[in-house]
Amino acid sequence: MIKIELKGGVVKEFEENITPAEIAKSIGMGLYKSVCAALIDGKVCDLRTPITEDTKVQLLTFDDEEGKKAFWHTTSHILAQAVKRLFPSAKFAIGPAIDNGFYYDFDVDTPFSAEDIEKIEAEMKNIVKSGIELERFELEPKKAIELLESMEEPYKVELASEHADKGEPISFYKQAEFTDLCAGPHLMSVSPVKAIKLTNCTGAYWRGDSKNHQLCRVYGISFPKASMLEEYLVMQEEALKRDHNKLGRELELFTTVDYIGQGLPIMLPKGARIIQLLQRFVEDVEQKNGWQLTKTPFMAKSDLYKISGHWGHYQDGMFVLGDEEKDEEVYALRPMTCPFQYQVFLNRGRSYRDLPMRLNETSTLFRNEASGEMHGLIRVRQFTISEGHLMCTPDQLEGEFRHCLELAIYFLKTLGLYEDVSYRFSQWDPDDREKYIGTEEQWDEAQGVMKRILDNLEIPYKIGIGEAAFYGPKLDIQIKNVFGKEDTLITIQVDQMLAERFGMEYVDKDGTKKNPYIIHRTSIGCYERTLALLIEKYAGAFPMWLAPIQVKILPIADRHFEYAEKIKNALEEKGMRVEVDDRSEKIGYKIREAQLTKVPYMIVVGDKDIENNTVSVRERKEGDIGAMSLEDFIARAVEEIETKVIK
RNA sequence: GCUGGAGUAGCUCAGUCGGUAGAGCAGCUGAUUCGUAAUCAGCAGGUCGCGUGUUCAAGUCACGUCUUCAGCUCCA
Repeated sequence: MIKIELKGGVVKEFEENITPAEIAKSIGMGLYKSVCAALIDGKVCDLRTPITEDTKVQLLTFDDEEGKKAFWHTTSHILAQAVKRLFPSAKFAIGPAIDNGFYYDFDVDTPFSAEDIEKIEAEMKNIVKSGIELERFELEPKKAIELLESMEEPYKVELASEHADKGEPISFYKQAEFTDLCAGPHLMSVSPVKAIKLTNCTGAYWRGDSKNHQLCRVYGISFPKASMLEEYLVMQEEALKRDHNKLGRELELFTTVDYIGQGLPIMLPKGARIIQLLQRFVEDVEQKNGWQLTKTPFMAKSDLYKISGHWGHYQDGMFVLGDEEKDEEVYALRPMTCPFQYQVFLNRGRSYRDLPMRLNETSTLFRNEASGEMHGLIRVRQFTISEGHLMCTPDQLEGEFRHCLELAIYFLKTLGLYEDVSYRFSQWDPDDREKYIGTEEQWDEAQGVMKRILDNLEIPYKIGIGEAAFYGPKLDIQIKNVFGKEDTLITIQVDQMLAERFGMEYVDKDGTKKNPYIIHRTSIGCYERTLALLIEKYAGAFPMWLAPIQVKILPIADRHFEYAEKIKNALEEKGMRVEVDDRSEKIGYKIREAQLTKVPYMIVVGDKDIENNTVSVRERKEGDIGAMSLEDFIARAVEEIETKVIK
């Protein structure tokens, strides 16, 4: 007998080799039916894992993150089984659970059509109805590879071969006629997968490498209850209504023009206003925090980029003007500000007394992104970033890094995005040396310094191998858009290579010359992308301090225009952005239109207001909040603007 | 760049088998002067993304190209 500690510290005795599935059954059939996986001594395990010693077991259901993953992973096997039945020649690659569902990659002659997907989904539902039990078995690596070869699954053979060296047995899962190489964990049977929806079918490269063959990836999601799927689909639909690319155009913040080109949005007056407000705010705060503004050129001769390494490592991403073969001088638009801002440091000899030197710039950059990569305002070819470079001594590095991070967090909090971000420590990939400059020792040192800083600051980060810049590791502050796709909003990077390349030195206290550490950082990221995320965050209803129009005055009849103008002037005197709707329309119509533009405040004025010397205020979310004196409204509005309150 | 969608009025969309393009909203004009989410009537609006081809005839078929959406790769 062994002792197993269950939920709530309850300890029960079981026969040796009992499995989590059997434990669940012993507690109740309801739990047995809903259990998806188990944590044994804190490790995620399959329900069929025999337990051999006293330990802690936590049973995971669909409500647990890892339970969901097992549920979705099993659904991906059902998908594969259905595909095998309908398209016997399909070859199978991988089919994991992801944050929001699952996918499976297939090698097929022609990608699945919408009709194919419908048929596959119908077959999946048949499989679920049949209630097939899943069986797990293990084979020695050699036998495993033989089996996969006999199944004519070249991708699976490749995967199994990589595991073979470890000498561990390789696990498979079998459900009726379908067997798949898989580490698990999985459900006991297909039955609990009551609601399935295949959501998308796209191309995806084998092993994520664009040099490899492109496979057909089918995405889907599943739930134990039909109502949960419905709820999910409604939520998705709601989320897509916030899509900045749609809303931003509807609210007349930006547009694009075919013959201008991809990734080159036109900021319309309202969008340009918001960006202007953000820029002024950022530049002012940076100035207060000891940053010195610079203005550097948008382009340079190729010579500059050869020193920085961009020419060798980033040329595909640059807009190059001229041809090295033919022209005496070749220029390129800048993809990054670094080598330009370094010239400020290099302007004269520097000593430790000049450090830290914090240089910021509202910097327009140009990157020749591949045509399929552009997306609304999130991924564009010309963008303006709150860029900055900070030169410091080794003992200033941690404090200055903290300063940069705190500044970024201050901006995130002010904009209301702080709760939505996650951190990624982006490191180099030692197996992909061509992508990076510097030696292994330099990378180890830079990453070691950065790790120490992050750990000291207790930043909860994920590690991203191969995500570093070509010159150094980064702390990327990540955010997801309405589609769940993650992008970098803010980045803070430690660089000890470019200073050497550019001959940047300072004279230290002891009279010796040293290369400074450089921190590359942005405080709020690039304005286009940040605006995109703000549109999605607020569904276009911006905090008042950022609203392009803050107050809309709605006179009830033409005879109230004069009073409306008077109020407008009073508000404008306080620096507010105000419009009067002086069309001969009914008040309901004017309110509807004002609401649709998401203006924070509407002021309705009519006979009563003139008589009582008041304004009738309507807030965009609360609705009519009644009549008040103009002074009271101004006090309320000014307070909201100055404190940058987010409603 | 790759895979798969899409492109018809400013916007949302309809357009059957290839037979000279249609609605709602927005716009303009007029009437209405109204108290918290759509007043009524009229008018105007289109080289069907662009190009080439097939055809007596192309929004519709074929090819090319541009833009755009999702995903992959890439990335602030």
